[in-house]
Amino acid sequence: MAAKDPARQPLSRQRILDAALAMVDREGLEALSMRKLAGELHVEPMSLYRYADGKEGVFEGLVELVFAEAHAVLDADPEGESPSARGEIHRIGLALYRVAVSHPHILPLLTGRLITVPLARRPTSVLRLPERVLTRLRAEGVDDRTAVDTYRAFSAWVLGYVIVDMRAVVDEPDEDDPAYRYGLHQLHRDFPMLRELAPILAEGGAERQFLSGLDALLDGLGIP
Amino acid sequence: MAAKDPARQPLSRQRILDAALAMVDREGLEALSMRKLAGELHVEPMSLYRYADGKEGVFEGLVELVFAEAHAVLDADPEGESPSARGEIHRIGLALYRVAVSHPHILPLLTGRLITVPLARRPTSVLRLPERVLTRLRAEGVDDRTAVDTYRAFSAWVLGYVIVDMRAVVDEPDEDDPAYRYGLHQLHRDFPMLRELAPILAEGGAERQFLSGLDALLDGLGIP
DNA sequence: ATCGGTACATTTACGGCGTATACGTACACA
DNA sequence: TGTGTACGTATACGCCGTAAATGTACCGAT
Repeated sequence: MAAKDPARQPLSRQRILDAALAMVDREGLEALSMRKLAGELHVEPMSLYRYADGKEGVFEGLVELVFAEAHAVLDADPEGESPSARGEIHRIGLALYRVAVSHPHILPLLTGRLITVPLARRPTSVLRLPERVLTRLRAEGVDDRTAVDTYRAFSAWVLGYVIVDMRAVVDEPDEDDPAYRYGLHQLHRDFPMLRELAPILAEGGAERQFLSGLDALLDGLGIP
Repeated sequence: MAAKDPARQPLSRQRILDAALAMVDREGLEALSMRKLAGELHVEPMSLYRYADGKEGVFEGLVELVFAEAHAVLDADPEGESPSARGEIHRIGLALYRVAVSHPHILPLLTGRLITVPLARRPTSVLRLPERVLTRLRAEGVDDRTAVDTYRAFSAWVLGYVIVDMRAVVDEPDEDDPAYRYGLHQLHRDFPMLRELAPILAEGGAERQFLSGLDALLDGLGIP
């Protein structure tokens, strides 16, 4: 029916994923629907399927995109790889931390997919990460098993810290909601310690704490 | 139209949540729908709404349930609280670890909600956790700020480690899928380190590694 | 000039979903 | 006998993901 508008650029996987990421950053994961996504690109929903293998494919693309962002930062770093393995791990961890903080809504995607997707099915940009870390560790003379243990600890820490640190612990929503007021009241009554430390909790962590935890883990594993 | 069957027990929040958790454990989070849930309870979908404030309410209930499970383990422990703060934190961490491992599919729920739900809105069973840890730390003479930092590191580690450790890294899906075979091939070509260490990666972590990472973090924070 | 082929996008349709609203049914207690 | 209250149902709406069939425009070969 409607004739194709020749003025607009053609659709592409990249354009779709960019729009999707923007949408998720703006409105959250739940808000992403193929139909709205298509609408934003001024296209009919089914057009997306030529490039994106369904919604699952879009999700996969989002993960890919975010990891690629981290690698871009790492690859572009002027000082290049740090001299020590520890320095390099700091650099990688920090890059991941920052990327995750700038796309908080994709986190559930990561936690869901780590359980599900087998190694050989993960996007290249995701696989580059362990390759990078493991290679660096082994180059430093770390033995195989310790290298793997270190990578596991590294990724657990990065992921966990980002999740925990991601939100303000004490928001200020519509105070009129009775459920909220009740919750607050209960909080003060039944959880005195939580109430007392709430201001400190609310401050959130920071890169410094992220790094010192990482260091503690590396120390524990005997990484130089 | 259909007369009520007087033989069956009445619906309840508990019964709904139990069925929902069973369903999620069995088929994953995505598979949970109000309609199927109702079907399993031999009830019309809308009946659930009397007890569960919508699907979001069911999700919240699931989180609540899983945390309650952990607290049940902790409260029932015959030896009671451990003498040292560190021992107690081990005990709590291990309980959480085990509960999470036995309900892997709810993890995305946790990561999603931590970002979203303000403190005063969280279920009691969730709030008991920080209260427990913080209280113990302060009783040991740990200062406020360090206590908070420790709790943050603790929860990040538990959450992150569980997520990373949760799945086998190398599954054996339908090998005939060309995409999978290609992935495998690419894996061998572009990620030599990953390929070489894959067997070790596949072994997964264990409680021992979980605990030693936790210890490393506690050491780093100067917890006795 | 015409003819296929191919790359791109749309149209239509189906079944499932969450849930607002209105309605029944059974029982307690007056 | 009547009336409120607790519990469950019926109906309906709008949104969702996507399979299958259908255009539409442009290509190089005839």
